[in-house]
Amino acid sequence: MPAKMPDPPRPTDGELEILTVLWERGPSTVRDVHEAVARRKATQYTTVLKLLQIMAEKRLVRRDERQRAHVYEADRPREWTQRQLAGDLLQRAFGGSAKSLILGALSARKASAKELAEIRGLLEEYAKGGR
Amino acid sequence: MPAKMPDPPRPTDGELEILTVLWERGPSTVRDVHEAVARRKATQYTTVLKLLQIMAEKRLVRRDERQRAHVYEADRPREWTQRQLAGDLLQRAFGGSAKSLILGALSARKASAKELAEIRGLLEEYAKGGR
DNA sequence: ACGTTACTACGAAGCTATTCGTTTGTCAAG
DNA sequence: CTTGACAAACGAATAGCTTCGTAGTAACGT
Repeated sequence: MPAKMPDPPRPTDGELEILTVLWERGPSTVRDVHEAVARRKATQYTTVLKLLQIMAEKRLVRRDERQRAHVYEADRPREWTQRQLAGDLLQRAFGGSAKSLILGALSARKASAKELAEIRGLLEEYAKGGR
Repeated sequence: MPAKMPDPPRPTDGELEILTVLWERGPSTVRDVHEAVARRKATQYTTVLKLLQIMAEKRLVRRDERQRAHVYEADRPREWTQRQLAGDLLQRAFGGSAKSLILGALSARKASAKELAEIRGLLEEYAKGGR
């Protein structure tokens, strides 16, 4: 039975960028991650490497060292981390009011009619299933 | 005509706690802020003072020095900052998908039936007025 | 076998955030 | 005028984040 690990800490901005790559690509080498990151932002290879090493220490990613080029993978699925981040901001900046957070999100970036419809569908689900 | 200031930077965790106090209390002295903060978390007076001074440099707060005990006030209204923070997280962690952010927020902290109803009302408004 | 390439590991520098002790200044009460 | 209370300012220590150069090492082609 594996030891129960505490939740990993909230990722920093740089770490989150890397996690995004890993979520999209799945298990990846440093080179893979670096290529994806460098497309958005001038960055040295070793910078990405170092970040991934730190993230492994923090348990944000897992590392497979069986190949010479180590393979990194996000330790938590995207949805889990997104839930943490949303919940964290909800508490820190919105006093726990989901309504305020949603209002903030919508006013920050106008959603399309299509997206609004999807969101309303989502709430239907919640009102029903959530009891 | 006042010079146009660039937007203030994203507040850190500690800064956000102080902003929360200022939003609730309105213009306050360091002593006021310290008392409010210390209720939640053991903190020295000078720590709060220093943070407020840094926040003034960053333009997160304005300072009125006319009294011996300077009076600090949030530079931006709560809603403005909340919109920034929500938009920032939306981009950084949710790829701009408001739907995902809302899903994250709701799964992080179950909303009450009453709150869900309010949120649905909010979406009504948006679907209608937003056009 | 040997040089070149592709990795990881290490360490350090620069910056920001956080915390708090100490100093300095102001004001008012005695 | 001296003292005590209260305030801002300053400086320093620590920790975390970010970046990258350099060194070491394994594998690969010829």
